[in-house]
Amino acid sequence: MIVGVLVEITNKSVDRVFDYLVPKTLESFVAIGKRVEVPFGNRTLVGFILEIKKDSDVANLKEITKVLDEDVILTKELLELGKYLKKTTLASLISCYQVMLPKGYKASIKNNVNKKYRKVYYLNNYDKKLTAKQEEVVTLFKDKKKLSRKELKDISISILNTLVKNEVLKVKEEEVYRLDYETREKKIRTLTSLQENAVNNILNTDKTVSLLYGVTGSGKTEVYMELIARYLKKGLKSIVLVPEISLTPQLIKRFEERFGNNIALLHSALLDGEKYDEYRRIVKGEVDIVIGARSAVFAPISPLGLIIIDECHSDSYKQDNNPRYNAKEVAFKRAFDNNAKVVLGSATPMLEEYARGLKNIYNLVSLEKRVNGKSLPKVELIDMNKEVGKAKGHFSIPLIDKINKTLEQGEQVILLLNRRGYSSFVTCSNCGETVKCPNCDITLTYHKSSNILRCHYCGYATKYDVTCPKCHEKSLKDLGVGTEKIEEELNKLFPLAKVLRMDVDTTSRKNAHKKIVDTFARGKANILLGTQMVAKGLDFPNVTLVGVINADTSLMLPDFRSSEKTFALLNQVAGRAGRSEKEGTVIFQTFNEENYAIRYAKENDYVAFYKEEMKVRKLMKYPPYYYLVSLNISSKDNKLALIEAKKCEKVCLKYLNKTIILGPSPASIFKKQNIYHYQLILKYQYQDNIYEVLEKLVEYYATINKVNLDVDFNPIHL
DNA sequence: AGCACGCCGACT
DNA sequence: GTCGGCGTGCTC
Repeated sequence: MIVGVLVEITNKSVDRVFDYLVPKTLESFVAIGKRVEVPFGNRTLVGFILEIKKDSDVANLKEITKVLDEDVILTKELLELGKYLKKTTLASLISCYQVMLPKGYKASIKNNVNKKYRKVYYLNNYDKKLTAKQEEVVTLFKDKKKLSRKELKDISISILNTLVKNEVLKVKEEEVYRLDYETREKKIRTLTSLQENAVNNILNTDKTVSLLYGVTGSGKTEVYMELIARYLKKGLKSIVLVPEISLTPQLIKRFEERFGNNIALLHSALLDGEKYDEYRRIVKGEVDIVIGARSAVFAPISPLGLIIIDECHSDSYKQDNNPRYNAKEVAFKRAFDNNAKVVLGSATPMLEEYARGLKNIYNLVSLEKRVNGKSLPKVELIDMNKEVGKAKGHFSIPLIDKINKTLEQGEQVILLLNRRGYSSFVTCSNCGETVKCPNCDITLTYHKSSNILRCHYCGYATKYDVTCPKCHEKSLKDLGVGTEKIEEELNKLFPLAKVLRMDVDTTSRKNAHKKIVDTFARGKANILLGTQMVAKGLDFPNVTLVGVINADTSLMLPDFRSSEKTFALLNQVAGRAGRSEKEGTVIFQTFNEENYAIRYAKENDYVAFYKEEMKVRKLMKYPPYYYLVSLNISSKDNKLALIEAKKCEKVCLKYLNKTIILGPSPASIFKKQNIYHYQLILKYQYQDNIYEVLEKLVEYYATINKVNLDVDFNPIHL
């Protein structure tokens, strides 16, 4: 017996099947989709069995040394999905398989994630006389078949050992899951008639994809849960995708209240071992619902009935390194193959999605009222140009007044500033030099609490010193603003208020995020200040004021989606106010009062924004009117990178005759970790051969060591 | 990816 | 002479 094995190395030159002999003793354990240990060159690797065959063209085959799995890891569907990913992203096949699996299930020789075992004791029939202590142990078994060591923790181990030796007890090692699954009381809320209609509409459509367009607070989560319950009744399982950032304890709690332990959670806050256990529950068919971020779309549940993608406009569904897949497209593919349905949910869908809704490619379902019957909170725009000289730090007088009033009423405030750190850059007031990362072409951000300048791209850090690295005058000044500086200003302006800061820097430790949210929810703080994280999925009834310090930050990014992103962010954060009985107020501070993204966000008018932005997209030949591909050509050698980028341009010009080709130009981050990047942008409406042509290019650069070509289909940002 | 192999310069 | 630089090629 011979097996074709795809080994763990992520390199184009070995991204193919290698044949191995299977020793007679292992033959019965071998199956397609299992992992095996194989000799490869002079080392030992792990790979997936992709083929089983009788003979091979290779003369001297080596033998596999171990079969690592009892159960198949790459199921038939996952094997197919991997091939689909390779075809649509042009990434290596092995990386496509690895990306679908949690750490403990990947092919990897250094894999320290494992099953956890626990000693479990069983009571045998016995006829021995027991000592008093032993008798005590036996009585503990009166209505239990087995007891774990934990349940017997008050009993000395030597007593147990003696009982085992005398065959009164039998001991076994049993697998356990690391997470506790306390059963909760189930709560089912009744749906409003609007929610009920949405559910029925989605169940009855013959379209594969439904777009649930629902304003913030309209109760999309209840609709999701009801849909899942209805599918469960039919014996069909569901996957729920949420952006990592909104995979909050609040959301999880609501699902657990409804479905108890019938859920597996896959998110980054879990330890490797915990994630492994959750995945194993899925593999064993012990759960009907999977909730997780992007990669949960690959969860091997069967039969699959429904995939829900919450906050479907979120860019987190696109993976930003290889394989650059989009979980939404994978969901469509899986739904199509399994005759299942996809529900996209958002208050601010991507333009592509809403356009397809209007064109009736997706079934468009609207939820336009909040469940509490309240209208959406009023938004007030503050023109910061008029506040110059009056404002205190970054706070306008009206915002300060509103915060004071809110605090006096014992209510809570959420403040958004979409930039972490203390200041966004450090400039010399003498020579004008801006301090940049030595490895990347990026300004360094000042973090005051640690007195460090940090590169947000590569993590480079250096001590902050007022001496300019160029002119050596002591005249460096920090400009721009981050959450850290706002926190400082808040403490000065509102000395009595307790402020919580939530950004990457305060939430990197495990459970830090949950702690902050809990503290705020319990009313132990008055103001929650943070980056985008405060905008998503949080539900605090006592929050009546939402303030955006600078509504323009995301507008200034050199990205064709910057308006869309600004609108979505402002809309979302505004939705955090007034979620219960109390009316909410929202304040946006801006220097661009006339900008349409900000104006329509103030009016909470998605449709008007959509129409306006569609005009821009049409004019500029951007999605949804055109497809985009971004080619990134990089090398340690700047000149070589440019030469090769021009070569790519020539190939595209020759073979892609219906495509607009822009560039090559230096990429948005020209130098990153000492590697130079050039970019080509392709825009097209119909270009049948684009995958073929680009695949050839990728294959060519796979053989060239010094240059790398990275292709990104339908990039989220340019 | 990693590692051997091999072909050039500069050291006890 | 030989130690070690890293460019090239191979792994069933």
